[in-house]
Amino acid sequence: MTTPNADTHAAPPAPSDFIRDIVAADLQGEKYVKIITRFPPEPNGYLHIGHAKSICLNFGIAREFNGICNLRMDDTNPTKEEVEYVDSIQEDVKWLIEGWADDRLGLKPKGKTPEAQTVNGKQDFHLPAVTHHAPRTTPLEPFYASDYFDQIYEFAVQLIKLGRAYICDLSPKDTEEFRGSPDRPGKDSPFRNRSVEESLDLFARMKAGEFPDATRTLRAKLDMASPNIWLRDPVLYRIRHAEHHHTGGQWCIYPLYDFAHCLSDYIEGITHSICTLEFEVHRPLYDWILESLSLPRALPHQFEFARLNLGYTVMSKRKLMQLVTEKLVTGWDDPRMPTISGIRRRGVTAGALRHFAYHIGVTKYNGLTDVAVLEHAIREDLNKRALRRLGVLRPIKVVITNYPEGQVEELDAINNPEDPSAGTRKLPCSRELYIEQDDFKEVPPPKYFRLRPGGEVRLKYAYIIKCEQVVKDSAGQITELHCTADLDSKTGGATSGRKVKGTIHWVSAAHCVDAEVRLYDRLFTVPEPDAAGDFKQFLNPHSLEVVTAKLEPSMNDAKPELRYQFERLAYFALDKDSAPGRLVLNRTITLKDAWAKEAQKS
RNA sequence: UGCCCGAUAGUGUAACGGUAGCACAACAGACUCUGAAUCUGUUUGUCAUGGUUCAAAUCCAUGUCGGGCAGCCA
Repeated sequence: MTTPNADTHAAPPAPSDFIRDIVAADLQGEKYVKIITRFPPEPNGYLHIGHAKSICLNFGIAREFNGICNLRMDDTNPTKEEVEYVDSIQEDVKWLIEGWADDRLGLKPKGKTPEAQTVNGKQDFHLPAVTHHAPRTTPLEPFYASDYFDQIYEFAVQLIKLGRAYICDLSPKDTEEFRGSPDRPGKDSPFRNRSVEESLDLFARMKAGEFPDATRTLRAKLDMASPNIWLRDPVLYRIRHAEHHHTGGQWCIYPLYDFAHCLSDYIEGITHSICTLEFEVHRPLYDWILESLSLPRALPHQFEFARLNLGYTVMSKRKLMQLVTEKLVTGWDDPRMPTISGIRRRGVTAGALRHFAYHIGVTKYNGLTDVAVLEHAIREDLNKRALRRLGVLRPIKVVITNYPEGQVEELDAINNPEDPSAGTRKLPCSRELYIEQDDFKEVPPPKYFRLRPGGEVRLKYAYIIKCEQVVKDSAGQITELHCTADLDSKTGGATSGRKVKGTIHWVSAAHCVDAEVRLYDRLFTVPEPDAAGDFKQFLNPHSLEVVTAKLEPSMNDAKPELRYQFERLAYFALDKDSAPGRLVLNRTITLKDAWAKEAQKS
């Protein structure tokens, strides 16, 4: 048995997509000598499965082309970002790439900021990555866009000197007004032709904290009549007297995404800056800023792909945040959440997530991925690695009347038919057992081949039993079943070859252990909860059901790093709420259930 | 009614001017001491109309439909 995070499967054939084609061509054409991508989340929430797609793309490219992928906090908005998110992001990325691309992870020595250097007579700033294999004396940390505030400020000053940026005194409302609309050109700001000297002075005073929030901005000087909104003198810097999670009270002006991102990419030596489709219209601005500064090193280029949309869930951080703050789920890592931490807690392995990412591909088409693809990837992975166990979720007692009272047998059970090296274990059997309520029907529906009055069924690894009597209480509820066993039919016994259509799971009443089992289902009842109206009205009221299950005694040794399949039911993993003597298990995903489908037909 | 991007079975994705393939889903069957897994088979597709070409999913034109863009968010 390998740990869940190890990539036990042969690595899938290197996928091909339009971005990898570009990277390959750029390498072939010697446009770059080393490929450097980056994963740049904003620490304003937890990472979700959509980020997982991006991580797999960026780190996947790094590992396939012998490059590096930098982890960078895109933290230019102090009012929305928190260290809790910085920490969770690091944990989630680490978990997802471990054993797969962790040697491609680009970090930097703790506290290090870009070095000023002169290249070809030009001023330059550079902060190359180190990977965790490199010899080092200081600990490593992710990159932070906020570590470049000094350099970004310098670049802004250069832009002003070039006459390509100016300080604008328009209010936020007027700025919006002057911008026009997609089908109506904007108007020049009255401050557009302010002198370089005045802008320089004002910018320095903005930095010095002389002006209140939102009273002035630094703007690029492009074209207020551009059909592309983002070229209508976009704001580059704003005033925000706010504490920043990483730079503290050092700054009161903060660069905006468009200005900070391209420069951060450049400073780190990124070659391929891969982002989602909505940034496509920003690309001309990305290029304009970098080209305006006549920088001495090779410039990064931006490429866009379609973000992941997955059925029966929501993906926006805003909505996920809402679920958390309104306590509709227990937290960001609630096993029903599409967050990486939630998915992990649910019991899904990193390998399964990576295979999912591999299967969905990378394109510019904005579609909706069927959850069945995710579910298939999870089952495929868990089928190979999960230890088989017998466990009864909703017990009904069975007494084997012809089984000697007080006798206990230890039966051999196979741990994983997909992996003989997983070995076997002992399973205690005795006179009184529990079976699943679903496995007995007093009035069986058509094609039902489990236990019924007078009918026979095999107990997995044990005997063939026959239901002789249904015992009910005064209310007519079934309390137990009295059965007789064919005592020669035990696995390996004289009549063990007898054909009985059904085989069911069971546990010995005297030996089983109780466990809290959390049965998770889809969080939403419709494929597109956020298509129209309030997504919360589609919350699945049955997304969590908690039962006290009866498990075979070997589950006392359950380990958090292992995965379990309760035969005929589902895959499970230990929850972090478990403690010695208290088993708490999460249902990761059910087994496919052909009977449920059949039963639904009638 | 501005600009940008996209469109291939139900869903997602490949084919890079030369036989439309794959995965998931669905359906049918085989096997089964897990109604799982595995195996076999089946159904279903190039948005439309023109053009270029011996040959078009692919190139061109026009249209249709879908997505994105008007934060001092990212």
